[in-house]
Amino acid sequence: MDGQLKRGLLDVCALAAIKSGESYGYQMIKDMKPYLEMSESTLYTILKRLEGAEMLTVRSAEHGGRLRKYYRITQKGLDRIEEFREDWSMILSIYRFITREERENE
Amino acid sequence: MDGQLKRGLLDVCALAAIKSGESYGYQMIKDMKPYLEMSESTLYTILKRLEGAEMLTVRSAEHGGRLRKYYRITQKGLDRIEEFREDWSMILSIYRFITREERENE
DNA sequence: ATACATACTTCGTTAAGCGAAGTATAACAT
DNA sequence: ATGTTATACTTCGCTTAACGAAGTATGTAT
Repeated sequence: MDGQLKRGLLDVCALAAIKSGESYGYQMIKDMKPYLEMSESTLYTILKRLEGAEMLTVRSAEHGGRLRKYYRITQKGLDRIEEFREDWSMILSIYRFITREERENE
Repeated sequence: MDGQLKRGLLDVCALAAIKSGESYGYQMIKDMKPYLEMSESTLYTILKRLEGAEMLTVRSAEHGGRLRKYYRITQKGLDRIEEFREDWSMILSIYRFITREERENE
């Protein structure tokens, strides 16, 4: 798939991966994989950004000797998903513009 | 609308603006405006890139004392639009992932 | 005379994805 | 015992890209 096209979906996708309950980076990547693949460096960058935007909160916890950072979505994060949903009709109209058929003879 | 989300559509949108016949930058911006707004500097950057990728060709012509550069889509450009159309189902699946509803009680 | 529309260009900043390599532990296979 | 794979997060640096701002230049309307 076109890399560019994914760009605008990464943030919201990461939020979507924790909207049903807290999770951690490694798990999120696996959960999103069937839909959208993203490298670790990308995800952790995004998580940092989303934390700064207060769309999620983080807590660190030890799990089997290894560190894990659990991410939980906030109201602002949920709002962001809702905003995405609202933008969707505009995306659809762009889609129709791009794929519209011109009748050659009429 | 979220700026990020537009990003991946800009290229293909520019191609779509000339798929039914050649056009020029200023006109393209007006044609796309109802669907997607893009600044001049952005469009001309994109047109340059698409030219480099051989997705369109350019010819310069004078029009009322002013320069105009007319852009015409190539087969590669049409292929790019087709590719976008094919990517769409993947976009839809990401959309469903993001907006999926979890049943709280079942 | 002034302002606005047309039409394209160039510069510099900023954001962002991502590969690569690193750190560190646990589990599993040979 | 040893090597490989999976887990889990971090940091660096490259590259692509959008876009505001300002510039150049002409035609038209007020």
